[in-house]
Amino acid sequence: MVEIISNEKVKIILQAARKRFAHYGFSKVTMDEIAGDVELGKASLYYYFPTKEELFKAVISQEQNEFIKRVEILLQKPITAMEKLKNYVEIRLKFSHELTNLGTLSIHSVLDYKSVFRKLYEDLEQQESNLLKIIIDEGKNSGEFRKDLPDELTKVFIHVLQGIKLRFIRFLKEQRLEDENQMKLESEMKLVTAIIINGMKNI
Amino acid sequence: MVEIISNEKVKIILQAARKRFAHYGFSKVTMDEIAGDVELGKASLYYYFPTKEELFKAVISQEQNEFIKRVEILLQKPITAMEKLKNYVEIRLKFSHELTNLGTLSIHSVLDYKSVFRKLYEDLEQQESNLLKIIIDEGKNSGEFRKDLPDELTKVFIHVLQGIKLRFIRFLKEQRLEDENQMKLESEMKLVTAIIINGMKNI
DNA sequence: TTTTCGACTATTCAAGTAAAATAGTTGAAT
DNA sequence: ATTCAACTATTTTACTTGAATAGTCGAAAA
Repeated sequence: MVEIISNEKVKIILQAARKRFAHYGFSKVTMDEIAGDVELGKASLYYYFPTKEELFKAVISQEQNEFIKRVEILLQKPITAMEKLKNYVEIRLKFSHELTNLGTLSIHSVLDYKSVFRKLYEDLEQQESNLLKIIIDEGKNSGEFRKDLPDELTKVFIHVLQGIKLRFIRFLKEQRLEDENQMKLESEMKLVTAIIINGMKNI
Repeated sequence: MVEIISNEKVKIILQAARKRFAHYGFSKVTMDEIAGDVELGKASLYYYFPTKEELFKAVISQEQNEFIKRVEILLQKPITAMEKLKNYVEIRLKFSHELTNLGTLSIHSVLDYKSVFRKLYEDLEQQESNLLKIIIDEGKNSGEFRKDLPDELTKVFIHVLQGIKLRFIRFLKEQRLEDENQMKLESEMKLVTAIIINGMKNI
């Protein structure tokens, strides 16, 4: 019972932190602000999270889980591997637009020195790589994809998507891409994906 | 006669500037240093180039011409469009490794506020896009490539390559990628290119 | 026992500033 | 036409200082 109440508090704090971080970014958010949002003293926040970084990591972790969960549902669907891959990119686009904290991780990991971002991003990249491997292997087994595609391809594919995104980050001051660029980004990613899928086809 | 001597001086200055910029980057090089290299007073440099930016632009322009010239030779070769495209990426890799100033332009255009870099990079991107269009159109006409590939693809293809490169720029302090990463970069680009070419094939 | 917080300390950050470095100019000499 | 010493104007850097913020602690409330 006590545990449940405690967990509720954690959830509320996470929710507040998530909003703040998404809007202003890690460094522009103070622990006092988050504490104020949930009507607690700052010291109380430190009862639940040992550091600001840990709180941020928890936020990322939560978003990452939502994303992974969504992809795992996709993996269960009775559709072709090619459709799954296409679908994967669409989900990825949608989530990186909505889950701002997760979505900007790749940018921060490149531009920021803080190793927090890098570590978190590397973890995300690894998880994505694993999920992609499942899809690609499935396609190889079903005969949809060429059998000689190297495992390396999963990481490269992610790099391509991340890379396209990075190309759209001009003035990184804004935490979010403007609609026009978001649309261009989406269309570039979809076009590349379509061609890459085509290129992966087994004859 | 006087013109020729004058042009020689310009060439010598460009050569010195090119080395310096390649090694230390635009902002870390002083006009005094370049002047010292060519055994002139700084004021004399300003006789040939009105500003430091103009000197840098001239360096870029020179490297860009070398690159374009090399690609134009490629375009004349009696090989398939697919081979040309593959070759194009190889030349691009080689040149962006050797012509450091040109090679780091894309990075600076993303990370730097200076609009010089952006303008120069946009010009380079446009030129590359035009060259790629020639190759792709050739492939369409010869029946190698699908006829429904959109023109947009040229820019997207460049973005993919640039994007992969950006992904490898971790600590941008160093002006040049270490060998290990350069090799990874090359292998990623080649893999993606191979698959994209495959995906562009006309059935 | 678990949770909260006021009041504290230790770090980090931002704004300001003075000195140094550097871009760019000028006018005279070659 | 070309060069440069000596200049000015601008930018960068290194440093300082006050304020903001992360994180701690011990006592009180639930």
